[in-house]
Amino acid sequence: MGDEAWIDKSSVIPIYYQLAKLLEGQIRRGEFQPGEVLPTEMEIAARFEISRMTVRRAIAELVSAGMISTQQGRGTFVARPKLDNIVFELNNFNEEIEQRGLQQKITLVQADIIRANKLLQEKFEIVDSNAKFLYFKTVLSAEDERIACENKYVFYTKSKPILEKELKDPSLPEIIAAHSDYVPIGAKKVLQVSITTEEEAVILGVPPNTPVIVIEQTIYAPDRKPIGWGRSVYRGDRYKLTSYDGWYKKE
Amino acid sequence: MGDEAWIDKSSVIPIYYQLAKLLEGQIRRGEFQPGEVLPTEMEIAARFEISRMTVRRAIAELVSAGMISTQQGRGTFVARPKLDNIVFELNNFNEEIEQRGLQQKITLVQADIIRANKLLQEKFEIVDSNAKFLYFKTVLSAEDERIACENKYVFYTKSKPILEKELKDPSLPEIIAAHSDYVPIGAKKVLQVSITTEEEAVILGVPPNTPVIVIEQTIYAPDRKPIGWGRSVYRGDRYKLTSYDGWYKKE
DNA sequence: GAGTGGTCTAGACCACTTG
DNA sequence: AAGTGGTCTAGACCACTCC
Repeated sequence: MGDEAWIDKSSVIPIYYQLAKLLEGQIRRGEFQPGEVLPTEMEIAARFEISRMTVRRAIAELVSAGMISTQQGRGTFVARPKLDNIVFELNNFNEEIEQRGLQQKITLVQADIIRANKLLQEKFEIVDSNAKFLYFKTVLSAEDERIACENKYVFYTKSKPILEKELKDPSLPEIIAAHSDYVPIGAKKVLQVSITTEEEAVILGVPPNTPVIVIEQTIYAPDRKPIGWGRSVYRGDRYKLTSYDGWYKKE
Repeated sequence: MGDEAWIDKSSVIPIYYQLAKLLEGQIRRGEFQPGEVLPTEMEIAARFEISRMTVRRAIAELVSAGMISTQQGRGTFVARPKLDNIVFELNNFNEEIEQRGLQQKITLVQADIIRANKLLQEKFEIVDSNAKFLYFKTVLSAEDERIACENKYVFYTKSKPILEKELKDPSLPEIIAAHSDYVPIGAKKVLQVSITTEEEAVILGVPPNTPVIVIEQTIYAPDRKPIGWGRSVYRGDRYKLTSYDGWYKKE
């Protein structure tokens, strides 16, 4: 009742945003406990002298943030954080190292145009053994230590020159956009654990049978045909995936 | 101009939803290419004889789906799918097996109340060596093969009886909700690659030095104090994480 | 039947981009 | 200056829940 919290209608900050942050703060501070019901939309609208649609916009923000949930005919409730699901997200695995402030280097070992072999025929779901592919082999280093190696193949339809920029950090979707007539529209990635092959052990400079993270990725065109495939091997003792869930502040 | 597509205003399906699906289909079919501009909100509203706010609601759906983006003063554009970031999501790692239709069994090896040791003092950021913890040790099997083992610790504040349900599948957040006065509000998970310890090799019935996936998770209370910690070891040759990105149909 | 959230409208003003 | 998306309003009707 005697709350002090208010909203500045003349501010450049949208009202719905102010209200969302206000409610978020109240929930974080425990003024509303998980499972409790929030004031009705009409009450909030009257309380702050704003339109109900604006209140709904603020509520929608918190719903999509997973902090509250609505039930038609019943009310709006503070949610319990769902902590069971794990979400590992890495915007470009390689950038992780950079963000840690380490010196990173990408070395292009090989860049060729090759014909289909048995592996590529399988991965690209084709039978034509004359199909051509762009092939990139790179090694990633951090602090003068080799920590990952990558092999990437792109279905080759355009005869465009290879740009220097691509040699520096050949991201599969980027190469495809430049060297294929297809629009990349989907990706499948599989993370597995393995131990190094002999070749990989030599490249990474580690003993045989060292545990590694293997990520295979396939890029698909709108017709679901694979247009790019890659296999990346990361030293298991140098990489880890971290995931934060729940109501942590994101700022 | 001469499009046939229309919207059924008398349908029980909301107009904004119909419109969103309609636009989504047009984008998927390539009638609007990535980078192209969509009709303005006013045009769409006039075309379907609906309110601009309803159009905006439909557009908001597609924006949050990552299919389009808006720019104030410029227009609404078809987005290019972002395929560079990898998102591995697993709603309860253990359920994965079930969904594959395999016979799964969770065996509770040990359930105790224990005092803090050095490991727990570190993980729970405490110095009090008298603090008590609930301890669960479980082994997961599929098709009569042991594939994972888990150790879970919960800060013990309530003296509630342990329910049978918890013994079946002791999910860390669930145990905490039942046996602690804290409300779990955040979680941190770290995925790493390793090879089995001697003990783990025996438990899982694999040769020494088998590659495994190790996931450590910490559950936090609102005051950022750890209230639960667990370490799960999964056989590397039986688990993999798969991630789908882009504009795949989700239905 | 009263109260809740869900949808939709018609119109207003604004901030921003472009010519 | 014209056109775009961004915000906000006041009111309406609906589907649903609960008493």
